[in-house]
Amino acid sequence: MSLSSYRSPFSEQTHDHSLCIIEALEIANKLCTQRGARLTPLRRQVLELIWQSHKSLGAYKILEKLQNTQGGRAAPPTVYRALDFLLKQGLIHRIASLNAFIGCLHPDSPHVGQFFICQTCGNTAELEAPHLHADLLQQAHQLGFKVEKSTIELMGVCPHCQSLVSL
Amino acid sequence: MSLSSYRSPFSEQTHDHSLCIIEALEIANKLCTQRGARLTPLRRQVLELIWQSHKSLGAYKILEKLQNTQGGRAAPPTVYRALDFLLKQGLIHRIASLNAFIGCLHPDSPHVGQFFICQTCGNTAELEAPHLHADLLQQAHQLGFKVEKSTIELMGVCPHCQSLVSL
DNA sequence: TATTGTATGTTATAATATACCTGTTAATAA
DNA sequence: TTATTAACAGGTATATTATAACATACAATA
Repeated sequence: MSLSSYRSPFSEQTHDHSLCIIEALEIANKLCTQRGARLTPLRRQVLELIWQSHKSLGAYKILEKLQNTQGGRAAPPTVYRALDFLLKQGLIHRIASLNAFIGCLHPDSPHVGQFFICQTCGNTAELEAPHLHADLLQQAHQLGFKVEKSTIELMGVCPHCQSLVSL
Repeated sequence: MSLSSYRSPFSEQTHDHSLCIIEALEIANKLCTQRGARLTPLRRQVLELIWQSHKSLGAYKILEKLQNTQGGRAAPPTVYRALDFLLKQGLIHRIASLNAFIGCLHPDSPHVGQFFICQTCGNTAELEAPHLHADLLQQAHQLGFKVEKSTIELMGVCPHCQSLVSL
């Protein structure tokens, strides 16, 4: 169970993003049901807002969007609580270098998020690179270090934006 | 030219940290001279504060320490400007997941910072793992992604703190 | 020493995040 | 059904991190 309709955030023109959103929400529903976690309307709405694109979204942008649909009633803690829940359930990741949040592509399997973030368009691809993580863990092992959480974020320029620059 | 007296931040008991500080400042001096960059007293002082330990230090902690020695005159931009300079010169790194700063172990060679950060004691080891970075770049290449900056931060428990827990 | 660019000082404010307290809702037990 | 409890959400204030904007001082060099 993971996001099959997802192709690449770096070819936004060529994938039907509404499918990403629908799938992400369906998976979220299923996982929360399985786990006895409550995907309340608010939490679901925040998840949906985050999934509007493959760009990461700041907490205050989310707040703004919430207020636009709710009549100005939400406050920062409302957003952060929903984000905390979604993070705990593995439904989103936090991008530390941007203080922003992004939907997780395979929330069902515990994993390490590795991100390629385009500085130009903001689109962000989550990678699965188990051998890379294995390398890191091996390095850690050599140091005697017990890894509990990893942050791997590569900033750069996506292929699409590179092609635009060269025009 | 790199920090030879440095052994491991995870064995703080067994290394003479004053040597780390002295070396770091010497190297900073040399590099700045070579490059025609001005390591002013303020910038030097900030670098020295950061090098007080192998733990990363937040901007406002630095500010506080500056004020203690300057008579309360420094303001946030003072610190951030010094930090910007030190970052540009590669003399320090920013730890994105902690919003904090740490001295660089080999500021003379451009490289990618990879950090092991102990959640218990705060000590942080910078790794050189070129093949790991090469892996990442290869992945990026496959995606057609041009990497410009990378953030690799592993949170966990250092060997020293693990041994304490097991007592 | 006049000029110019770099560095610093100063004030205000933006942007991100959390503490704390209060009320509401949902699930379960009596 | 109602009472009880725990999870959830609202709301206010405030902490923490970072930058904008403008003024002044200093240093290099022409």
